[in-house]
Amino acid sequence: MEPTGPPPPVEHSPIYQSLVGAGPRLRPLRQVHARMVVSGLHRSRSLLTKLLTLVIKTGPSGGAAAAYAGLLLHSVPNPDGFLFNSLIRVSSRSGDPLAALRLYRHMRQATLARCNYTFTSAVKACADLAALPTGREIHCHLLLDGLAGDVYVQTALVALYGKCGDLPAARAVFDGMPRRSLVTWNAMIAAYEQNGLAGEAVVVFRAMQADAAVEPDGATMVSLLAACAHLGDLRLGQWASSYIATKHLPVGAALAGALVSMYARCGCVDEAREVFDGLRRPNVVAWTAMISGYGMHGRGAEAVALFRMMSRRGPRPNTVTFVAVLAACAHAGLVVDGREAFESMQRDYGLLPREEHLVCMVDMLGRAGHLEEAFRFVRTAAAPPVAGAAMWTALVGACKLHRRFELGVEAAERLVAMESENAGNYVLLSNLCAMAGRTEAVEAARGEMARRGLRKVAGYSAVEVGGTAHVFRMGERRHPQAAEIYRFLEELEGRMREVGYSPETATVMHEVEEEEREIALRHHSEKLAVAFGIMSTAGGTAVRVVKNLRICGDCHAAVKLMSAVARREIIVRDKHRFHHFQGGSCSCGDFW
DNA sequence: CTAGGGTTAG
Repeated sequence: MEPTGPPPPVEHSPIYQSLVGAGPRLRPLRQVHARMVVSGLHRSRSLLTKLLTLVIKTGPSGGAAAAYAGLLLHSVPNPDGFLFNSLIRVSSRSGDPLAALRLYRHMRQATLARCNYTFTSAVKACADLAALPTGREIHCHLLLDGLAGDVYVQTALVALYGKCGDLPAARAVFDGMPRRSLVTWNAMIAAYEQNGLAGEAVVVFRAMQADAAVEPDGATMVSLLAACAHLGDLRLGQWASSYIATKHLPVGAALAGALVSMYARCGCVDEAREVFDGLRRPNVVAWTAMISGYGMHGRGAEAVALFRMMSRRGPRPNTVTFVAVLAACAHAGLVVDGREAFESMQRDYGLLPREEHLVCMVDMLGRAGHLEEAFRFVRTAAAPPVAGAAMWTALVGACKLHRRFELGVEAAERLVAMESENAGNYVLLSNLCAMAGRTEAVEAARGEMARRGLRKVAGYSAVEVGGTAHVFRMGERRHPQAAEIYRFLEELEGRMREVGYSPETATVMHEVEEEEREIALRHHSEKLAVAFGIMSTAGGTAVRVVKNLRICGDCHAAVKLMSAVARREIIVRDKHRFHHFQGGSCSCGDFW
């Protein structure tokens, strides 16, 4: 029988129908592929294309789909740009951004036409790799291809530069956009937030609210809540909370974690717990946020209890979880629990301790007064590849706390030797020398610092009252109401000491037996509550305080104070993250 | 027929 007319469309062939029937599922597709090979149809361009698009649709599957799709691509004669675009996308989605970039380069070599789809995926692959030079190169390519005006591409660029920490570049792309989508705004807000510029993130969010073309969604709220958490801005955090409720935004894992973290960091630990308890299956982030929330409010026992619960019937803890647990133990003096967690981390979870875990251990041992053990710990752990400067900084802090100034000088000298270009280390050393009464060494440290042309980076705290920022720099009292404010803070400290709270009592508490510890802690908390009761009347002046939590001598007290302030719905703004964390560049005592 | 944004620590 002679064929009449054009050949029947491939869509009617049984094997094509089998492909469609298989759907975007890898296994069935492979079976149909096998049949194609058997029946000699494995070179059919249209069938292969259909197969490939279906494989791409299967989404991430541990890279299997990407590998398979790559294989198929090579059997398609003259694959077109569309297939490449899809493949680049599926590669980066299945966690192989390097493969995505290889495909992108192959595409250029083969002079296949690139389009906006190509670049959004290629730029995203760079973002996933945090590959700034490659990202810049591709940015150049897309400029040459005349695709720099596409909103999708531009948004991907904002995200890329954000992820790589090049905020000026992110902002330049953002500012150059005549039209911005919801995702663009979200990318810009996230870029600031992820780089420690939470205040800027909020500023951009405000600008976004003025853009009638977009309406904030869940992703906006995730970044906004993170910013609130870092700023201690309970007010705005609560607003975001009710926005989520009003707009019926689905509370997925990311929003849940951000909410728990916001409440915890803003001082509403119990509120955070309520959110946490309302989650159907909290993920590792939510658990970690909750544990750290307890820890930063000195509720170490609850942090440890929650961690134990997590180990029994929660998701697998990760390295961040262990930082939270260890920091909680350090702040609450729970040395036994801290040691146990540190060992469990390696033994039960196969996680190698990173420098931050070691720092927590040193901090914990040091605060608890086990200085010799802390020194031993540092000497054994501080071998390459762990540099250990941060551990020595923690040791210096512990020596100061326990007034072991000679030992502190030793640690600070070590620190200076390790990081001789860090101005903060010289300041630390000279302070320690002064405390140890070694006047000539003070001069030597300052002289060496000057000789190297290093300048002291002044730490500062900022407070915000009614939308105005008030800045307090180390060693200066320029604020017009400085006298009043410092009098208030001194009074606060005095009252706290009066009811028994001081770094020293915290230290004594570390020494009590384990069974007594809980009682001691509870007692301790009651005293604190009294102290804060006093504050709540004195705080009528609505002073808004920010503590430098990282470097100050007594994080525990600072966080307690901060949370008390936050509970009174006072905005606490932590500008600390705007600055370089130069170990010890500002010492304790800026507020008390 | 394909594309861009999100959470946890110190």
